[in-house]
Amino acid sequence: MSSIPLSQQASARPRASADPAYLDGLNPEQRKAVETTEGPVLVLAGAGTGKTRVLTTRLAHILATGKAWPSQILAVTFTNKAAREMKHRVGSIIGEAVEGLPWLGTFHSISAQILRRHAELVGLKQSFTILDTDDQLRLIKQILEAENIDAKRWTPRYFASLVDGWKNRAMTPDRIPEEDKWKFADGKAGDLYKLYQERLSVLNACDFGDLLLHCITVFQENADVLADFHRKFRYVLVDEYQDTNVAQYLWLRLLARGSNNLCCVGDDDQSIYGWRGAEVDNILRFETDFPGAAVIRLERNYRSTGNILAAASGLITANKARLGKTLWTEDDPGEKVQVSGLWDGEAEARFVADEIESHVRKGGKHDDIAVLVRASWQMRAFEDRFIMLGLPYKVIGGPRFFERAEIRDALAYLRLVRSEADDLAFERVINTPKRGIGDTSVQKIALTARSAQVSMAEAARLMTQTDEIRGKARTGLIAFLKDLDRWREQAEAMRHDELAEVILDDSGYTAMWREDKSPQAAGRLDNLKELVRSMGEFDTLESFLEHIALVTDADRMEDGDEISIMTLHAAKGLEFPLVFLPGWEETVFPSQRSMDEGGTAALEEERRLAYVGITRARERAVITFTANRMIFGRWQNVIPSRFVDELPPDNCEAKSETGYYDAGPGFEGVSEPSDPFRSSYESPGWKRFQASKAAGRRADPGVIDGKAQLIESGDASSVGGQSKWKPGDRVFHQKFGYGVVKVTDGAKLTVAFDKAGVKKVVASFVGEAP
DNA sequence: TGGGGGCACCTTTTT
DNA sequence: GGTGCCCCCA
Repeated sequence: MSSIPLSQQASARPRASADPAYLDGLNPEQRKAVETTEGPVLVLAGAGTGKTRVLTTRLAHILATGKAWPSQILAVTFTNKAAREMKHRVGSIIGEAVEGLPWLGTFHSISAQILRRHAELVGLKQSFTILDTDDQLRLIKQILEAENIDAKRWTPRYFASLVDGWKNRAMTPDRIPEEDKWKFADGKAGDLYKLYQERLSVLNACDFGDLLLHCITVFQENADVLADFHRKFRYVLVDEYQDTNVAQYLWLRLLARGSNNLCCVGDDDQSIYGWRGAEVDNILRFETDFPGAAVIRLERNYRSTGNILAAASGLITANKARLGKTLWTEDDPGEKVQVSGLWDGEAEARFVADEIESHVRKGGKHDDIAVLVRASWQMRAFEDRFIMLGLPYKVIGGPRFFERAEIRDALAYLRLVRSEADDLAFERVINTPKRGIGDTSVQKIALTARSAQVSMAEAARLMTQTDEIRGKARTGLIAFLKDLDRWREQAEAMRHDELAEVILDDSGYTAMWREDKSPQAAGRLDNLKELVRSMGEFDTLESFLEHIALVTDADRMEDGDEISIMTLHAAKGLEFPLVFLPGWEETVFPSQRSMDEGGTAALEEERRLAYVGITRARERAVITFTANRMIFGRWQNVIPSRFVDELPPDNCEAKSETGYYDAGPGFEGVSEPSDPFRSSYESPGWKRFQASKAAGRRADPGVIDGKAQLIESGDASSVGGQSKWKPGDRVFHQKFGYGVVKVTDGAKLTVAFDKAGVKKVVASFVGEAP
């Protein structure tokens, strides 16, 4: 870091006007947001109003005017990518001197930093591990098993979501509301939560929510520690304030109380994390929470064309709960937002790919383009199509690199070598690859460990001295423990990426995948190589593990001329010249599931998501919907999203030239796919389209030959003691195809399915009378 | 102990 | 279409 004070660096630059260069080109509101540095400030920044610019300039301004050193600024973003971006942009304004903005990061990464220093205050060791969702679920499963709770009726997943909810609201086990205790296992929720926290403590681990919650505890119970941070942080900045939850709010309030120089930037119309406990209320309440707060509104949009902005604004007015603002732009109206109806998902992907090809033909680039979906399962169709046409793309989000089984296995080995007490890691790799140590043996080890109050590895060591475990399991166990010892010795002398390679080879893990003949095996081996490579970028194993615990795939976004496929959530904060918004159908978007859970509030959040989607576009937005959608392997008729109807007609153009749907004005008529030379007419969707057209039907769910009845797995075979089916009945099953009922035997039903021309009994259905 | 067949349930969205 | 669980057999 340069030793020249930043103020001098900035003022040393020759300037024509009295203002520093970084203030050039800011509009009056933006400038006010930059220069109002003292006291609480709320910046209500609509989409595309230069929010990031304001934030970075403000940071630069504070540094350049010598109000604070980089280490005295706490700046919180929602993603690591946003943090990096901000660091980079501040750097380019100010010179290189900002490498050391040590307190710029996400809520979670900053919390982890704080907690590493003060872990002992919440009963953890400095070396605590951060559990990911998978570890967390396995831990919960173990607890439920130990407590004899039926994991079928009360799923670990649901319990995890409850815990998450409590932690989002900053509730420790002793503070949860009485009624919440009855949300799980007949009133045992509170006790289980307590048990869970105790287990975490024993494992010297914490989950994601704990990072924040423990910090809050540290601040609340240790006035001296908090006072230290107050002295340290002269300025506090928060991005995406609309998405903060109660815990984050408390965390912020505790830290900002020192200087009172708190600046929050957000947009209530872009609050899309309600399901994660975000409270739009935080932003609506800001002036009450921080008396004397300056409120600055940024309403001039610099990003999108007039039509795009108008379409998004028109849509969002359907929401009741909002502060309300009027975004405006001086840009020309540009193209209207295009709305297209397609036959099915395949046609939709074909259509989008065709549009992309024509964009590129006209000189556009692939990385101008984003495909923004509601849920990750929708990505697949686009990937398939892009691969087929050789279009370069990247998926952001989706199954994450560090959550893949092979990566997690490899990491478990490393964790175990680093700390033998890591029971979760021990259980994960004890029999991967197979060492003949089955469930029974693992259970025995776990039992011994529990009663002797030692780690499982320790217990296993003890048990090799006795004859509790015999035969193959014993040999395997002894060899494994010996390996562990050796690796631990080697770890002293070796770089951690070398160590990883050694472990993966010695343990037989690499060999396991090399011998695996399944098509995914090669990819897994590649992933392991990539893991070892990326480990090399870190100085220590610790820093690497910390990194992967806190970083998501969205943060690993690389540059390159590629189309981006991502969820709407992941697209927050990004912009693209051309944006595709597929899947605008009821039940898909707005998501049925979210509406079932959250009612009107959820619907409004879905609408904000639509708003975020449209406003990502600079020049052109294309919305599509289909008539038939494959959901959970089953064809469904779907209708256009209500959001399609809510779009202001003047700014949109309905183009239903491809595919077919009859959904009112603008969408009537049947037509054929646009580009017969590129399209696969043998696709199921196309066949159904043809069949349906011939039959004069409007939309065909894939109904069968007129005689067969639809049968489902688990279909009730007897109703009121009387079988619903009789031998000889013709049936159709979505997975197995056509079939004939052979035997109805009480609760069991045997069907012979005729698949690929071969008669074969492939299933019997068991059902209960209603 | 481990593999294979047969099935149920499934999925939002992420730090 | 994919996964994870249960049950049965070698």
